[in-house]
Amino acid sequence: MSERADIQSDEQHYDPQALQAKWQRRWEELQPFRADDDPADTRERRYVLDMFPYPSGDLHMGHAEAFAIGDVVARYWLQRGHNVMHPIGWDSFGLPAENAAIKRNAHPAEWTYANIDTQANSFKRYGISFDWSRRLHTSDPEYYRWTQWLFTRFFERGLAYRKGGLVNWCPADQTVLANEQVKDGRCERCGAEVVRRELTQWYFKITDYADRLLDDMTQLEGEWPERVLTMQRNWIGRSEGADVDFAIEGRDEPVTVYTTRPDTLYGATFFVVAPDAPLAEEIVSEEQREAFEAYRAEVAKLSDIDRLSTEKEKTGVFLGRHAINPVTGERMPVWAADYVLSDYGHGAIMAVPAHDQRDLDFARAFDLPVQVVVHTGLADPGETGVATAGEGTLVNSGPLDGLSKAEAIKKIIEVLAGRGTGRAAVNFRLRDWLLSRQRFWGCPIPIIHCPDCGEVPVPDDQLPVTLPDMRGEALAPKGVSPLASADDWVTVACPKCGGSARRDTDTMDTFVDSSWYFLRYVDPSYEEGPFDVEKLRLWGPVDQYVGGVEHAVLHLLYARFFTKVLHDMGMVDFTEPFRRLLNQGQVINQGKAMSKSLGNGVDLGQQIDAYGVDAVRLTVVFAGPPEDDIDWADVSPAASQKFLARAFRVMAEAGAASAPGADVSTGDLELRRFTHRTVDEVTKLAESHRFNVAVARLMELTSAARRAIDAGPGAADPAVREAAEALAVMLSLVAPYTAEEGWERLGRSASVARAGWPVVDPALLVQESVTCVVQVAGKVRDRLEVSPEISEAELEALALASDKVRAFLDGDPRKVIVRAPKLVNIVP
RNA sequence: GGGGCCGUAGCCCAACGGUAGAGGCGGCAGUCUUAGGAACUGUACAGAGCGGGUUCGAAUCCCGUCGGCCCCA
Repeated sequence: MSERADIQSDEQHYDPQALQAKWQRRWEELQPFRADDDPADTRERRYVLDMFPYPSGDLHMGHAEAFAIGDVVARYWLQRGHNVMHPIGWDSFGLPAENAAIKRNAHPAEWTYANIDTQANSFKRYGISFDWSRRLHTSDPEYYRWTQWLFTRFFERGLAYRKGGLVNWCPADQTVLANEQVKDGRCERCGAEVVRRELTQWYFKITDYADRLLDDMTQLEGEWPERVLTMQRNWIGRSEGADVDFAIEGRDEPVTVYTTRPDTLYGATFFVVAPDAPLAEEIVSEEQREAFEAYRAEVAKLSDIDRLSTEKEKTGVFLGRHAINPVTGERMPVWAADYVLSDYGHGAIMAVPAHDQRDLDFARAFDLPVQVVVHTGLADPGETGVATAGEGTLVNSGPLDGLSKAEAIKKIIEVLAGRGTGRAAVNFRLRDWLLSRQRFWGCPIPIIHCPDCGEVPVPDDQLPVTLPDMRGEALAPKGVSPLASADDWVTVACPKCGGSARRDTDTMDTFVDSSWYFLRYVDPSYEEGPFDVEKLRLWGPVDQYVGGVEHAVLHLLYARFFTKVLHDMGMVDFTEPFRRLLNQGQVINQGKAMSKSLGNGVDLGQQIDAYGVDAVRLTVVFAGPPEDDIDWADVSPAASQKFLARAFRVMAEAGAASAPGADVSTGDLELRRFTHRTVDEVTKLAESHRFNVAVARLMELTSAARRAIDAGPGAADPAVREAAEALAVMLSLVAPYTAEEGWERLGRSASVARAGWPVVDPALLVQESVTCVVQVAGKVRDRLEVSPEISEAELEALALASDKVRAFLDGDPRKVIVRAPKLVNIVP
């Protein structure tokens, strides 16, 4: 025992580390967080889910925040009497394991599963209320068997297909990337600048679901952060316009372009093709071929960032051909220019320099004509160099003259449709999801390439296609999948014809694994399918999802897509996987993201060693609103620990002075009022996720109980017990160890996690009197203690009778605003 | 370039259009202590980034502006 013994009794000494050891053991015995699958359990079911972690070493401060917040929700619902499922698993395929394996000459699984063990132990220490019986790992064959099964179902439905084309290639990771994994032209994972490569790859046809992904967001309105919905809308990028067919001189088939501004067709003065589009290659004239090839080679070196930069000077080359404007009949020169991307629309655009800035910049650079067709009242773009993209009246446009933009769009589509050279069209920014990866540590694509039968899915009874045993140098990136060199594994009999065939050697994007994991938690050992459809009916969809905003257009979009496909397959009842979403902020330090190079990292394990789990959890919850970033330099885990010690002493002293079951109605009324008011407020705050404010209320309750013990009715008063018990239950959401020990000291049986939320007595919320503010011209001049039931007339009379108020009035007031019972404002 | 969010004490953060401060950190003072901690008690510090407007009344609503962050281009 420390020297403190003489000041603080042993009984009341707060020793977080000892509590942690004790209660971890007890929770193992009690299993308070098992979710009940029994349909006869009539409690309301709630499914709380944290985005599962990638096992990259031990848990860090970011996990500490995310999981502490998710745990508040899960524990709150449990206290409210719900049947809560709060599972945990690991997103355990992925590149870092492979890189570690190469470095250590080991198998990626060794590193992966060692890290999972470390994280699992840390989670247990961290006291998160997981139902450990539902644990899963996406790299287990029992799991990825079903990822493969889903892939083959997608394949059968035409939702997984292979195509050639230009793809994003990360030169550092030596693999292709999906569009979603390219941020500002860089690899979202490693930051390397992405280049374009021509490759044949597997895709999921997420574009088939573009409309539904957009429309179903109405279900999420108000339940998901608005900015995530906005990001998804932007990403999907639905626009309405028209497809217009342009004849190209010397080409049989017309070329279709998509435009959002068909009304400006009369102002289209030239035609631009993406230099890397097959069309450019096809139509370039012999005289211009050499110049074109040189230009295309130049452009190939550029990243999309460079290509789209508005700073960059416009470049391009004339293709020696002309397109015919379908309405004016004029010949429009066809150019290749890098500001047009091959994957936008059809890889070609009609250029309307007067009303599109990029077209205008290009026209001015190459001295192409500018034809104004919308009169906006602004100066001529040909003179100013500023395109006029806004509303206006159509001019120089034949039948469109005099119409507004909206009218003209409608009219021109009718005209084009009548002639069969155009039609209304919807365009999406969203591209199909490229899922092949040229890496080892992922889910093998269950396809066999047969020279006779083509792409043959591996039959269900042969799943899973397990990874061959490869390690160390064999995994080093070579630009093709390491699996390609595992000859024995690759060579296989075709399931259809029995002839010699080869396995697909790519693995799936790990975002495929995580697109359905939340469904498997209902029964991770289920062997009849990817998930138990009946159990999912009980639990799905996820009621509260918690995770970082960085997945706004990645995981969240993919998981929504998978859910819709599974809905169409009749396997899930719902169309949206996550009812509510909470994005927690980042934990930073000294204004910057923690990083090794800055040397500003904060180690979670060290924080826990120094202050205890509860203090760390309390700190992250109390630091601010859940979605705000926490700067560790601004917060004080030491102060959290002090508060917990105070709260603990209140519970211990109340427990020592009284036994459970006393008649609370005889307790100190003032404290009882305070307790019930606090419970009422904390309830509302928990419901609305204002956990930081809820913690502040618990601090107040602790102080109130302390005052009652020291300078009020004393520790034995039933009101003190009532306050201490309410404190233990509410505190258990954030500081489970302290709450559990306090609850035990109060003579109650474990676990406090299932004690039940305190019941508010409405009679105790009614106040005897309230302070009424009396303002004169909006300035506070007096305060009156009045009954909450006071009438407006009474209150007005009282206010006007006040001497302090009269001093600011001469004569009768012009107006008196009464908001009984809290405020009177007198306008002199 | 377009759109969104946010600017409240030294700091982190609260506050149905109604008393600017709930809570915490850090100050300061005191009780206790040989002292330092710890514990406890008390206390100071902002008129809301800036400028307009609406209103009896604006941190809160509207417009503009500055600064920070994010998304799309």
